[in-house]
Amino acid sequence: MAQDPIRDESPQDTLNTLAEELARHDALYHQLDAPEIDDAQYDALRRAYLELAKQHPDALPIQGPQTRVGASPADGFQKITHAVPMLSLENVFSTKELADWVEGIRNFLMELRDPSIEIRFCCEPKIDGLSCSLRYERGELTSAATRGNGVEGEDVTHNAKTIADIPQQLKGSGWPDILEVRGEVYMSDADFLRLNEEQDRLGAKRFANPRNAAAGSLRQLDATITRNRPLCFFAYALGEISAPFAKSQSEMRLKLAEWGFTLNEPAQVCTERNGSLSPLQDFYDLLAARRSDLGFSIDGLVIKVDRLDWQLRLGFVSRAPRWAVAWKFPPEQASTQIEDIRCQVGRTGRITPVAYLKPISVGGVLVSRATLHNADEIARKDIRVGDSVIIQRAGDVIPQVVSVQLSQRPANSVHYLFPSQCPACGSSLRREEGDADTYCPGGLTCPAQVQERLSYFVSRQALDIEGLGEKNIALFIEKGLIHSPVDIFTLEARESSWLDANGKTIPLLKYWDGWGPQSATKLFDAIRRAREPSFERFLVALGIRQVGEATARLLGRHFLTIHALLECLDRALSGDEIASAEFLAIDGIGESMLKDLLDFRAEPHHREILNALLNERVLPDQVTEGPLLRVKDFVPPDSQSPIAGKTVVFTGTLERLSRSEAKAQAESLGAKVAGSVSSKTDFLVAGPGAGSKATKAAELGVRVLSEQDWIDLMHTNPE
DNA sequence: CAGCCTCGAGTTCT
DNA sequence: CTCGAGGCTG
Repeated sequence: MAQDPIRDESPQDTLNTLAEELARHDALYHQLDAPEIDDAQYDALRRAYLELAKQHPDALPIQGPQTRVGASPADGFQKITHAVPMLSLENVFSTKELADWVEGIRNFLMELRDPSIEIRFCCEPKIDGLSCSLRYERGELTSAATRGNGVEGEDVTHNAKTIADIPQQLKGSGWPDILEVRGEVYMSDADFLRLNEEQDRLGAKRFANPRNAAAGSLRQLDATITRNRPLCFFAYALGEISAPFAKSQSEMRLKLAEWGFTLNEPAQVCTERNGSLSPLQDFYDLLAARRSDLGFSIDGLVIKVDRLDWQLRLGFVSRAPRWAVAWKFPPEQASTQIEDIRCQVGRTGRITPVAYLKPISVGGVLVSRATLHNADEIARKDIRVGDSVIIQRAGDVIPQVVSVQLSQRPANSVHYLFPSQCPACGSSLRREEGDADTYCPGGLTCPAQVQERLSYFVSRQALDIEGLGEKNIALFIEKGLIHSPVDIFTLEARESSWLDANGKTIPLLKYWDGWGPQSATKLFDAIRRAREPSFERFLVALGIRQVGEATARLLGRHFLTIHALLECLDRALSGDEIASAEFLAIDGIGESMLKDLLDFRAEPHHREILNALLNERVLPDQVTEGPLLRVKDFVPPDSQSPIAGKTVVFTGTLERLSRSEAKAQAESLGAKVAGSVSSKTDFLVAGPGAGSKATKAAELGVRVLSEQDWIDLMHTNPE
């Protein structure tokens, strides 16, 4: 049905007509499940539309498919900030670890310290796909986002709309006005095999495993590609909801099914009491046995506290909920040989030995290298070149050497001798007493360190200069065009007078092999954009030891400008105790970090680099809010609560709340929990057996509450 | 001073 | 993702 655009119609009319047609076929396909045209015809129609849209970008219909296709910026996806952060799960690998986790829950919720009280757990298979958050407003799908870093994900709405398992309009009734449903996008084993056959036929690259195929398919800028990929979706959790509609995980599942979602099966509610984990163990065994005939890949099971009120009270630790855990199957292992062990030099000079392996497939991915961490690790496992070793992928990602198969060791094998000289610069390596790592002292005289530092300077968490990756940094260094960070920014201005080591003229970038006018312009544009980094990125880029994203943010929040930070450092260097104290007063900065900051500032070479950058007008911004990465910061404490901003101390035996729950609850209401009573303390919550703290509170005139008073206070609504 | 939690650094492959 | 180390808490 690929009609030629009708010539005497204006492009705008044609685009409108095509857009309407596409919308109609989308609806037929997804909502009514009754397509009138096949996929090839649909594709042709879409291509005709896109082709014309490209020629007449100003004539695009406002409601046209471009809002779903090709509307994203050329360099990738739009970002979506999650209303409720998407967390990851803590893993356990044994019944022992599972028992510890259950015990932790019983300790946190006071009334569950009686082991005869049963806890119901909702258990589901853990699908190997990628998590996705779907937002429904008044029953209509409005956006879809990947997990990303948990706080900010990629907008894949246009792709989600092509997945049959994802309802565009909720069925039934009774859903809240705002409903965020979270689940897993995945590909079945059969579809994965079929897709790879198709890829072969098209001469395209095969996917290594269903997970990668699903990820690759969802992360397509062109939704017509996603539409032709057989993706599925399981719902398993909620994000933001405007009103509660269930009391338990299992009840929530039933509602979601009613509203048109597919659930992951088999799922089961398992009960634990008196320490007996056998119902959970039985379900684990059942899934392990059925693993190969489920039709999709799973890597374990997810166990959730079924009661939602308990989930709410249990809350989160770090990036994972306390109320759920992933019980993982043992990772797949494989055996291969170590062909060589070579040492890499990192930007800090740290030497990392890496095993080069005879390539082997582990968990669907070809592995050819594995880190050996350090000399002790090699000695402990007595790893030698030529050995047969067992490899597994830790957390299904990073390959690791589990053990050596000694029975297969060649007769002539010798211990691995850790190098005494840097493989890059030849300096004698150093290892401090009690330190696990070996370092090259070469610093800026070591070419490997210079290159790694420059790579770090432009890397994603630092200045994030697109198009200037490891390979191109190496290239510019090799041509002698970049020696220090500031050279990156003068690169373009110097372009017409580039000289090589022999004084011979180097041609303009666009004439280099593999480069053209487009890629050259793109690179220079990216460099220009990097002249105004955020405070945090700029500080990270400097590569001060122990100063990464979080610490940079901490310093930024306190000092606001680079100049204020440098000024305070300079004062501290000249012996000003008040300046040092200012650093140590920042929550999270201690002696050791201060020392590294001072060492950095005292080094003349670092001063030069910093001055050169500032002179070249690479100017970091004042601190702005920016994306917060800590979940703790993400969920704003309830500032309406009567205890918001107050400092509380707990003492004695609490009978209804556990210490940890009392603390977590107080913090979520905006209070600060301190360890000892001082003049800053607003409340002392004293249970039976309170001792010196109660005395001190009386002396200072601090208000003393019983546990019951405290609970009442927390449930008071301010008027 | 021990036992948390958090952070940084280095890691693999697509 | 994992490791080790720093910093805070009790």
